[in-house]
Amino acid sequence: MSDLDLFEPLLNCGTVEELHTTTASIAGQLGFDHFIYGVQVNTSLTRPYQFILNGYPKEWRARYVEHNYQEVDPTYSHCITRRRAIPVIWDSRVFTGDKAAKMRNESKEFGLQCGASFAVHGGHGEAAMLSLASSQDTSKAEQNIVSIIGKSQLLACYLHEATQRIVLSKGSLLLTKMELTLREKECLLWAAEGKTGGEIADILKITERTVTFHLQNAGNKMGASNRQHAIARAISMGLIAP
Amino acid sequence: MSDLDLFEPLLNCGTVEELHTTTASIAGQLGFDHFIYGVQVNTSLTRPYQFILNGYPKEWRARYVEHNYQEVDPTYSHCITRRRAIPVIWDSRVFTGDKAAKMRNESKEFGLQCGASFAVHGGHGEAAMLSLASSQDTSKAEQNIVSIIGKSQLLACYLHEATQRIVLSKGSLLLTKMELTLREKECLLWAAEGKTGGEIADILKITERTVTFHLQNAGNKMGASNRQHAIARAISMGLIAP
DNA sequence: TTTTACCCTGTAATATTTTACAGCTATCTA
DNA sequence: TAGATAGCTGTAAAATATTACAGGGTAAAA
Repeated sequence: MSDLDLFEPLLNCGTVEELHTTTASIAGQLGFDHFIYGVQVNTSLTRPYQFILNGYPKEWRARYVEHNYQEVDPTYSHCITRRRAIPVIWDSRVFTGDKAAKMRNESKEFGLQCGASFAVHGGHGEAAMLSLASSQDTSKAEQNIVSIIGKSQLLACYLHEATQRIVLSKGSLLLTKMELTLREKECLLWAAEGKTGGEIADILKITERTVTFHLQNAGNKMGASNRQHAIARAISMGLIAP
Repeated sequence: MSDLDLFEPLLNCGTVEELHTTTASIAGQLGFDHFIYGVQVNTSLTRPYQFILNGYPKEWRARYVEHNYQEVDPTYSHCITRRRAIPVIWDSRVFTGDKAAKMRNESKEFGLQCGASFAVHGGHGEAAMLSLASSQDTSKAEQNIVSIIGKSQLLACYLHEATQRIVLSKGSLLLTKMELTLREKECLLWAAEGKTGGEIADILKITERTVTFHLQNAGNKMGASNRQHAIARAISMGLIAP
């Protein structure tokens, strides 16, 4: 069975439950006993949306949340906060600092003997991470992690892809038949580049009044309340592009 | 030699030249004769910044650029335009359509017999892809690609990480200096939602003056000339996600 | 021929943003 | 303790954007 066949089932999942069992199965085939996948989308920056697929022992997960370990977890800061692209293998050098070391030691009591964390960043600003752990405390288990680190990273990619389709696409912006005229797009594009109405007028060889007119029409079509809103929507919806 | 030792040299590169030779070496060890890595940052909508590390035959690269094949290349649209997270193996099913098939056939004349493309998306809105190709036209070469697809994906991650450090964090892009504070992001987000300074002030329970202050700081960090520009950049670069 | 879509322009009051000046507090780290 | 960073606030003039009124044209489709 090739690696691709291994991940294929993820692309066929339709529900969160399927996603969970399928991921658990694949992680198991790679030699991992536990997994946890989390994705964060900054829909609201004060309360970012988080989706978590938990394959960790419930007790440990509860403790993690209760003690707000996310704040001190170096794997979280590596993957999500700092948005690094490379994986991090759980190592004593990783868990530096008293709080992090304490957290790591506690996690071992719940069966997370060794493991690694993998980052995936989506093209729409979302940050995700997959942690895979083994309950075996042997050098053989550690060596296994290194030897299949590529497959593990790929699992993170496939899982993220599937999550995006099943979970994250719900709130996506609707690309309806919103059609902007040429002039509207031109004005929006220049406005998005920071040009003022007067400057756009000079560029397009029309009056400032007409620029206002086109931007107003574009805004109305998109339900925008002002120029900034119109620009934000146009970009988000992919209506203006080079 | 473990996989991690294989990629380690990438993290020690200091120049673009080192990056090139190191990547070529690793790709070679994986059995690939050619590679190309490209990253795109939407600092500006009209002129996105592109950095390319070319390990393809120069003649083919020149032809690709000349004929603007980027427009029809399904691997480009998969990785960059659609921002998928999973790799794509070059397959006749991938290169559908006359133009894409024609391009693919031409590429074979330049020694790109089989290969695959890997996407990496950074945490700052940049979209990157790595294509790896073999000049051997055998089923064995194709099987090799599948068997090392995990390592290849990992190479893409490490290469992107190194590029981010060496190229993207310098010059006018300043991705590292582009760290926005929580307040700056909050203000930008609400401004992008069409709120005025006064409205944002009410939402965040601060004065309108302070909202102006944060938006000004955010704009300066991103080199924006006004509020609209700041919003456009923040969205394009994935710094905020409305 | 009428309708429709797109494009263009004017005036003027009002609302909002930009800019330049200035100063405050709190926290963390070297 | 000093410095850096983040957050917060004030005033006031000047520049821009928004809004509501008004009007004009062309070209293609119904």
